[in-house]
Amino acid sequence: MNLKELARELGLSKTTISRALNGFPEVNEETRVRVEQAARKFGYAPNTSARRLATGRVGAAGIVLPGHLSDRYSAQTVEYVSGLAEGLAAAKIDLLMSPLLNGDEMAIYRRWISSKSVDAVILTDPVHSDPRIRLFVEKKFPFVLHGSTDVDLPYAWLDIDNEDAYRQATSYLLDLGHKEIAIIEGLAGFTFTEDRQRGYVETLTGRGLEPRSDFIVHDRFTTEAGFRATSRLLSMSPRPTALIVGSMMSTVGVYQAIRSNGWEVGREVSVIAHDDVFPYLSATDMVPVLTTTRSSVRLAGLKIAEMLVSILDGKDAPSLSVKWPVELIVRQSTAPPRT
Amino acid sequence: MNLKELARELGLSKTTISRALNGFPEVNEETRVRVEQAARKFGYAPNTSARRLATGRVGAAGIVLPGHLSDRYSAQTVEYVSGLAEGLAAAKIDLLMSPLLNGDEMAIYRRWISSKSVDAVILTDPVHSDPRIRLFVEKKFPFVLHGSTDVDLPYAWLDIDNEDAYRQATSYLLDLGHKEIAIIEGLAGFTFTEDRQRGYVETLTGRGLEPRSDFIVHDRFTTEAGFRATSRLLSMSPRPTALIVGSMMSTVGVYQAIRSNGWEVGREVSVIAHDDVFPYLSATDMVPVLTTTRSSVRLAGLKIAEMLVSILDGKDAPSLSVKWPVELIVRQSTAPPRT
DNA sequence: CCGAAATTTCAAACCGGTATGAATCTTTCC
DNA sequence: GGAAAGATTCATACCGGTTTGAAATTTCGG
Repeated sequence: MNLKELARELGLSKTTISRALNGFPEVNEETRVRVEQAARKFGYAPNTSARRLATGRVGAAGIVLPGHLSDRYSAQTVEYVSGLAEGLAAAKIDLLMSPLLNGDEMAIYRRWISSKSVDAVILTDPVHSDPRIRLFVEKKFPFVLHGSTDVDLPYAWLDIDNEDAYRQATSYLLDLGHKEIAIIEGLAGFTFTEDRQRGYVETLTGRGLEPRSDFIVHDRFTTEAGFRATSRLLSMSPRPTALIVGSMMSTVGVYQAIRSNGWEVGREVSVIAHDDVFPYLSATDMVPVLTTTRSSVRLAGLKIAEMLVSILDGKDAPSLSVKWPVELIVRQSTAPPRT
Repeated sequence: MNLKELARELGLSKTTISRALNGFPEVNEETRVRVEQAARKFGYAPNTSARRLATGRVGAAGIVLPGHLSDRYSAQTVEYVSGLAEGLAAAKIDLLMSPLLNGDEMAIYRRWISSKSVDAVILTDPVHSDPRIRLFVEKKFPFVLHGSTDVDLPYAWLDIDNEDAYRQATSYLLDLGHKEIAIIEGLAGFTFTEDRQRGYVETLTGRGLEPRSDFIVHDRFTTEAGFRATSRLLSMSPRPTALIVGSMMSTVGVYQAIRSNGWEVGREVSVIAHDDVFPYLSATDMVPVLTTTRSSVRLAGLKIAEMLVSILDGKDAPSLSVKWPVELIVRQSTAPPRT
């Protein structure tokens, strides 16, 4: 059932039907009711492609799924994406995903732009002077960045205060008396990794301590990497008495490694992790319950969706940018170092 | 830059350009080269909406993201979805996701069908006599089901042999000498849950043992649920000496609970888990390394994408259906019960 | 009761591609 | 040399909506 058929059925013109269903004011109330009933009766819904072509609005936002390589988000992607999808759905915007098959991320974006496949895109995991930003700014194509960069162009972004999170975590451990603190962080190159590292390093130097480069680990956020890094760190001497871990997934491996060393978390080794808040892996189910810096990645997705909708509504993009604070939640995986 | 402009630029008709770019045989090779060069030079890509409208093919498959409630897949969804997306991308098909906001999943499908928003859909997590199947079969709308049902209609599905997986796991534990075996499974109602439970129950009764209903736990696949269930089970008397756990996420909680009880996995309590194979949470990083029934959910997604493409190419859907075997991989979390 | 204004409806153009059948240009062959 | 066959190209009709500007109808004031 298409518009023309429905029009014939009702003895009205396509125009009137279209307006009736789209809530235009210039249509008789009685007619509108009649049209709506008929539409429901015949199960009519406007053809998406046709409407898109006519309006020039696609009603979809695109996101490129990080491939196997950069799996920073693999564990948290669901949460993030479903936050995004939820926020976009509220504005009747679909979420189109494209996997990164052979590494040509820029090519995907270029195609999306020139073929008008999406109205806007969402970028994640920026690196320093991320080339994607320039592309979209130059093409004047709407987008929001999850994270932040040092690119000197006007655009919209949302980031959490990674630097401050690590400053808080490091300070807290120092206050407990720890001197040997290691961090198990994400892959080098990403700004979030560097922001966190800066928070850690500057807090140490601010207290007159010299950061040790072998106490800084960069790896993927997997249980395996967490396990491996921890095993290695604990075999050093002097060994770290406290660890700051960049993700909950790594932390599962960290806990296992500490235990397999015959030690106990919160006694021989203190642990603070950054928690993106997953429904399926909670800091309070760890034994002992885990001290975290917490920030919900789902809420970030939701907020980014709202920002995108604002931008599509014509709001000024750069002025929407925000940096969210992160809170340190002290639980039982942290304690003064044992002497 | 659109087709008409490019045509004027080249002094050719729209038809010729369209055919040149789409690889039709009746266009002069020299012309084709010229067109392709111009298209590249001007960055021309056909407008997606227009092409969709003209061809009647959308080039997108839809999937409804399970909401907060049914989070069976939350941890594995990324893997599954990126497998899907990868398989579909190979056939230039986009993946459109819609979150389940207020529970009207059927309404989303109905709208997709009548508005031709997608060419096909992917269904997951079926329940008994799942109403979605009938909808799509009746509307003759292409789809593939991940899982299986007892609906007596012809359609395409892919499932893993859950029943056999649990039969293998149960048998193995019985062979080791365990008599008190509990299972920590997914939410009741889903066929995968019931298939697994059947494999477990029938194996027990086949060996002359009476299944205990209080040794069968149904809950969400989260560390929290795993932790809670295990704590409760271990406080019973007689307590189970072995656990079969439905997901890796739950298993993280299970391990924690066993440890917080002062016990050791693979000594006081044996554990077998079903592993969907996540890059970020591996059975071999658990301490002790975890015995599993293994089946990659990413590969399942990939295969389902291929099935969908075949169906869109006109292949007979029902004949594509497959049930994948599951292999038991014995590691160190299982041992004879201690007497 | 008539003309003007307001309300409601309509025919046709348009969005930007693809597909059809005809038109034009080449080549082949008797 | 000219007709037939083959190779290219083209004008035009779609696809199914939205939008514009005009037409038809109703309402209202004097």
